[in-house]
Amino acid sequence: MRWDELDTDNCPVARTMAVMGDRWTVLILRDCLRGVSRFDDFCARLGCSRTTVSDRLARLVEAGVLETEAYQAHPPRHDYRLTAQGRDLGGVLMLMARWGETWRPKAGTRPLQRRHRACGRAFQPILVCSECGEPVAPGSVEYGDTAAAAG
Amino acid sequence: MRWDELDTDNCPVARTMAVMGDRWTVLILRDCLRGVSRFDDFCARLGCSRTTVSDRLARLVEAGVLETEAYQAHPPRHDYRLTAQGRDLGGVLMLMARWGETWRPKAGTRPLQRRHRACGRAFQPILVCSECGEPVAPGSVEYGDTAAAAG
DNA sequence: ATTTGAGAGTACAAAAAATAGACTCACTCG
DNA sequence: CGAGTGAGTCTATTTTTTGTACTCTCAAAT
Repeated sequence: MRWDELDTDNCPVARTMAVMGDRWTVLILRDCLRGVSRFDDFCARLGCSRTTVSDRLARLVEAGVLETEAYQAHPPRHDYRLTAQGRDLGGVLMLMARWGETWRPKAGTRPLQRRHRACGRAFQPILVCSECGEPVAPGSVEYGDTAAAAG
Repeated sequence: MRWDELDTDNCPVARTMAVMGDRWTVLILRDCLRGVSRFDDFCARLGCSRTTVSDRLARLVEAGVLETEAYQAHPPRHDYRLTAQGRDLGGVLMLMARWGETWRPKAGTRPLQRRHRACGRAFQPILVCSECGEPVAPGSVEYGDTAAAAG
């Protein structure tokens, strides 16, 4: 199975992976969420080749996660901006950041500061149940499409 | 930059990607969360080569996300089980599933059923702010380590 | 006792993708 | 005019990924 075959898969996780299932893609998205929008800035922060940045940005634009916005016409120049789809990936990224901070802590790194615009405070993302509002603990979820699950 | 260099990176997202930043790895994790635990079962569900399954399982065990548990001694056979680290990735996977259902819907697929053991109901995962308890809308987060952010 | 089959891999070579680093192109600024 | 900048593209090399076939250990069936 190749990359592009994944997106027709029955599983929504697989279809999401078809879009963001690559480390560079995820790191580009991370930078977008932090306000980076230009080619050379991505290159400078990522530490990977320009070819790779070019390829990933093009894929993300094609997938509708990013869009380009011209800021200068003559040598055509544009910013890469998140679409609604892209902003909605922010939650996934936040949880990934939290996992990394918890299980792969790094000495000398101050925890990442996130501020919730609605209340103005630095916060951590918490996953709660839409029905009872309580946090969803790891291991407290059962899936209906298979035998009793461990997740 | 190569795979294994990522895990020493300063960014917690990058360190997480060093562990789960590969489509097959994520799909294996997804299956683990749904209760799959044996080599051939992963092979059957994934549609990728046995080599790939073998490699990814070994990486996950080495990373401490999965562990093996013998269920038979003589031809040594074991289950692959999630560790606490692995179960904690469940949140990331749930949000990825939700993104896929929202933005890459597929006709004829019933939405994935998840049940919250604590309250017994089918639910959707919601990301809330640890400080005010309100949902964190896409685009309502500011990051402190860069200029004003779009995320 | 021999054959068949399951489970869990390995080995190996072919094919595909990713990478670094240099190069290009179209301007703009001094 | 020459240097600089932003955004790529080209190419050859390296790495990964993949498929297929093979191995190994045992249990069950014949």
